[in-house]
Amino acid sequence: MAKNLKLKAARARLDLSQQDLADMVDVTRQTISAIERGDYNPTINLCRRICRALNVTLNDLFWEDS
Amino acid sequence: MAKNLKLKAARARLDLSQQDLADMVDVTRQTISAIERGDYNPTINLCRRICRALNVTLNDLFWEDS
DNA sequence: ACCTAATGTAAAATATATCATACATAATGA
DNA sequence: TCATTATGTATGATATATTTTACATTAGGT
Repeated sequence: MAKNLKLKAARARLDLSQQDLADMVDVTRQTISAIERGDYNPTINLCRRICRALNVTLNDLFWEDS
Repeated sequence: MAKNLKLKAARARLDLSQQDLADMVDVTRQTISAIERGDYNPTINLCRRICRALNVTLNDLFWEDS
């Protein structure tokens, strides 16, 4: 899986560190890092939690570029 | 996790059985069943494959009702 | 330059998603 | 009605997602 730059940008837009976001969605900072780098294939529930925390939808962060 | 009726409906719209869809996305029929029933928390990659097979987006099947 | 914060990365342990197999129940069409 | 198809469900095995811990590197601010 490729780097998820949309996730990184959405996080940056809210000026959150990976640790901040990790705390918000109840995972480790390393997990957020691994998702952004494309190293992890996260579950849908985690993806949803991330989207809610960042005020975006699944399509914004995890669907194909339009 | 609750039943995913949107997934079931999208599948029905194309007149596909769970087995048909399972074959298309390379999982077992039981996995599709479990996802529809809300018993499984699928990975984002599988969710994407399902959406592509059914010609819908992630938001259509896995995001909150709008 | 320097120090701290932020991020990357690895590896073993742990948790959880999925498979394989089997059986049960419901639905459908002739 | 009956036979077949479709779906539900369970359980142990297997595969994979995540955590934990530690260290390395990069980034940013003073």
